[in-house]
Amino acid sequence: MPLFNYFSEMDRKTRVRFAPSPTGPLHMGGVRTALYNYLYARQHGGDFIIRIEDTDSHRFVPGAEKYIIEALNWCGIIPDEGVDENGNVVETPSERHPHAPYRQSQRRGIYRKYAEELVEKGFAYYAFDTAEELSAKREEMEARKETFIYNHITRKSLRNSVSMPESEWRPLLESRTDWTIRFKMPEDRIVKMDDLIRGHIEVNTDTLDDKVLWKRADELPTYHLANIVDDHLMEITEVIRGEEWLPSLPLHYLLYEAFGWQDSQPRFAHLSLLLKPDGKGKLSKRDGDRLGFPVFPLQWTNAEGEVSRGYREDGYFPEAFVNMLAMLGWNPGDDRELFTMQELTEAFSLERVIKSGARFNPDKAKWYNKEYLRMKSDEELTELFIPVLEKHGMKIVECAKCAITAGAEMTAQGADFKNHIFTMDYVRRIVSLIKERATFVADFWDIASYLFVSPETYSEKDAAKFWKEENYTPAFQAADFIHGFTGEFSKESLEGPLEEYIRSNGWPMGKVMNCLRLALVGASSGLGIADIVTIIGKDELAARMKNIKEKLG
RNA sequence: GGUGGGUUCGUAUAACGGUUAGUACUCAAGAUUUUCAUUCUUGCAAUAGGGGUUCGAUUCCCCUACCCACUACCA
Repeated sequence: MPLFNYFSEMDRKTRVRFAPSPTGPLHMGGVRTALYNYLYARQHGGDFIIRIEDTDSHRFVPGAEKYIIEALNWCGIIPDEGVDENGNVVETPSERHPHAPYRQSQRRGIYRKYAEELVEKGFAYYAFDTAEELSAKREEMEARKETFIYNHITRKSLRNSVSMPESEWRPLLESRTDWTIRFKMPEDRIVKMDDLIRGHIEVNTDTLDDKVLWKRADELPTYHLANIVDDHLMEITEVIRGEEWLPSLPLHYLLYEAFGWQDSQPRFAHLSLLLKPDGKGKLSKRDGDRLGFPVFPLQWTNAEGEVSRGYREDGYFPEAFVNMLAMLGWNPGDDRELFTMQELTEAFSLERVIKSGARFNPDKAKWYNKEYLRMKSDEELTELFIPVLEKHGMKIVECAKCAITAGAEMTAQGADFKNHIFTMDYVRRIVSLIKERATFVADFWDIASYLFVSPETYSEKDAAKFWKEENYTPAFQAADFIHGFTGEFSKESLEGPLEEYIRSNGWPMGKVMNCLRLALVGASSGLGIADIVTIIGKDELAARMKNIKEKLG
């Protein structure tokens, strides 16, 4: 049985919005809010709208809006309406009336009349107290361990159109440009609200204050007014936003009521916050720096030149990032953990969103990336690996033939170790063998660099353990055996005979193999010997055996 | 301080009022493998505390504790 359904009978098209403020990079918690909105819209065949809430001119940060749109794009969260990464209006062609512009600073003209309407109806009033006067008052009362609150009691003794006669305030309205319009919070009223996630909530208006709705100085509304007016004008049906807005929900209810918009009032859902992995409090940029993980989807450089890392730049796949985020505070009710965006769209429901705050777990984020990395094709991973290889000075060519005509000395496997030239096929084969060992594509180099460059040094620890005459003498013979192997030079056909050769000579398998590995890798870790030699080829094997002989004797 | 929200293994979470309280991540041990990694198996580990209601409470109610948010002419 539904908790409530005050307009579920109304046949409105689902329209939800994500309304960020361009005051800096989008936090991953913000991405989650956007994601839940997006999933909800998709699931209900509705519209997802991005609205830029830039009503605070003092906190505006250049580039932040572009960053936000780009970050959402990277995540696959594309608006049906709003602004794109170039700042242009996005609107799906439809029979509906247009809702643009989607930037509140460009909508400034429309808010004043709504604010004045509230004053005329007696739901709001003009206030002439300066910010300085009010903060002085606050400090003064705080010193007496009391809390100043602008409400039905204090407003009588403050400077506003309620306490003063019109003959007194009207001239101020004309002459001054620093007044505000405040909401007249009613006295002793219980506001009854419903939240899609939290259920029924009641609050007494006596605990609330007269919020500023409109600022004459900026000719702009504050969040509360702009939000209600725009949600109404844009025909928003559900407001899915962060928990920090729950305390202002009564005001928002009262505003809808004052405007007479209750019938089309959106339903509300307040999402819990993302918490630090350890300790107390909500997840902040500092936690990322301290614990070594990004808190932003994309890298961000602030005005001071300080760089904050991003999931994208850290090598996360957007699908993995989105999947991880979706599961932080929501679950499908069963044991499934891996979801594509499409699957999320089908499975998502606000009813299953968790009420309590979710602690972020960086380990789980890595696990998700690992899972997605293994799901990628060898071809795709090869494409992604190539820039990493090139960064390390490797040159990747389409085919061996064209490289040879250009002067390269390619082996049968497609490698020129001297000139660091390798074919795509060479890389692809390596990728297929190492992808299960990595979390990020960038790990490939650390895991497999020895398949591109000969080891220059040898792990002292491993050498001390394995590089003994009784082990390396057989190892050199085994290398000769491989070199002289006449069968098909593949892992499958070489592996058996090689093992048989070592075993039949009565040599210790592990020690001999690790001596070879030391020569080929530089340490006693890595792929199977048969894999390594059939990748790098006989000549490179011989070169590396010669090299270790010279260096370790 | 006030108001609102929240509380199941370390973390994310599951569990019509009836389960040996499940799963995943992390960690540990073992098996497999020529090493490492993978894989597989096993293990560690939770209903914040106290009262009710009930035959029976993780689940419903109350109190306490703790955590979070809000308490701006910021969003």
